[in-house]
Amino acid sequence: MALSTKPLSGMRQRLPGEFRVEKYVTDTLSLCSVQAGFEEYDGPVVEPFALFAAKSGGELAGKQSYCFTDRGGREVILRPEMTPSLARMVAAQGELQLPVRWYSMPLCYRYERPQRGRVREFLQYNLDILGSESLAAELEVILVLQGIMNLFRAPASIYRIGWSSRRFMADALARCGVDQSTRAAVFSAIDKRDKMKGEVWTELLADACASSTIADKVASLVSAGSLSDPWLMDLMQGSSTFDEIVKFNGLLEDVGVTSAVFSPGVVRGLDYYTGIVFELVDTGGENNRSLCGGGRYDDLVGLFGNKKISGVGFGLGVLTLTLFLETYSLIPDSVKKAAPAEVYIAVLSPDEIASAGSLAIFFRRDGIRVMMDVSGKKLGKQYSEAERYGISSVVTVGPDEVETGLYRMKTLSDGVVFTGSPEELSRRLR
RNA sequence: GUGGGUGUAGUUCAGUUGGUAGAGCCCCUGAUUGUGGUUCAGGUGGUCGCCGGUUCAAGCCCGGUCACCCACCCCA
Repeated sequence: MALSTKPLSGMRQRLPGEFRVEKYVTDTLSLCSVQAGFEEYDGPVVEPFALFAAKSGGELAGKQSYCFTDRGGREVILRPEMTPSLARMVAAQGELQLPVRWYSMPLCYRYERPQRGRVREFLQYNLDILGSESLAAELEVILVLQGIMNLFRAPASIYRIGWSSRRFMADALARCGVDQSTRAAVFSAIDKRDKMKGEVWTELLADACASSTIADKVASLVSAGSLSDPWLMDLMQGSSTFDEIVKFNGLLEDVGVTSAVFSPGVVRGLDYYTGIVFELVDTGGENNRSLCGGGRYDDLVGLFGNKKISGVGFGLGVLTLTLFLETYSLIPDSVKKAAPAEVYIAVLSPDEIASAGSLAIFFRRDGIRVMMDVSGKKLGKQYSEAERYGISSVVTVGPDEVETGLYRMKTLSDGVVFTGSPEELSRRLR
């Protein structure tokens, strides 16, 4: 019985053309990180199940995970996200100079049904600062995020960075009369607002609040468009959590990050966020999921001992970002159609293979990317091969060339033929 | 886990009330035996997802099953 030609559902497999696009995206992300002084790290793909059970959130660690018992009887999991591993790595380093600014491009795994922008094995770019409690850390990571969008030439009109604060929302909800016991349900209801019709959502919210008067207040809170809203200022009088988001809003304005807007409806799913939270969404509606989610987590590093180290960072889906970029034609043609070489060496007959190889070595030493024919087909087919690859020049090696040391190089775009020694050809190619 | 859609050549798809399987593109060969693109002539390639049922006869009808896609849940 023949084996299936398909990979397991949702697992990555990249043909060169697809891989080139993904590489362009990840290279750009790395560049933005490095420009902001972030250093790359990596962690294990297989982790103890308990690492995620504690703080990641019920579904992520439970239903949506690849977990199994290994041969030593340990409950293990293929990491569904990176941040807990990062927290452990930082907690384990006794002499680490804080704060640290690290980034990573891990493969992560979630067992869910694949759909557009959601697969089971995916790259998730992560960028974090640990060991700083200053709002400057939040600002810095959002600046990197903004820098990423700028480098991809995404105009501000097609995306938005919505942000809020868990601390603030907990405080504000309490002031609205939401009981602590129903807070989680209310958060969950708030999170769903944009996905539902108005009346349905109102009903859901009233359900979660167990009171329509409280629900009305929560609805007003979530729809507050600005921090200077009189109703909001009245509600939050004397609140330090409100002061914090006003201060952060001021920082964003002063730096000129106009794509970041205060959005009380932003809650984020992961349980470990405690302070500022944010997400980046496509405003065009073509990709209705968030491309990126992040925030501050105060208690994650503390899980590994007595150290209290606060962190702030975000995860960004390479696949979701790529779909976003493709939707708006932001992947350059030069990436999509990149040729694998500058020159193709056509070999007339098996007698010239060694000479062609020597010529290839010569060009490669000069830093020129050279593809030597290995098909053994007729000369015309070799030219077609070069054409298919998008290679711009073809040098033919036959008995005449080997004897005289002069080679003919044809530029495929205009058909012009140049004849010369390897040195002359090389100079022309550079 | 829930709901909807689609499975026919490498690929994109057509296929009439059930009557022996089709097109474009791609690929291969030649015209052009040392030079690509355009053109022309020819050619390869399908257990119609799989299993069963109805029928003289099934790509088409019925039942089941699997796979993929989309949406929900959740999230990158």
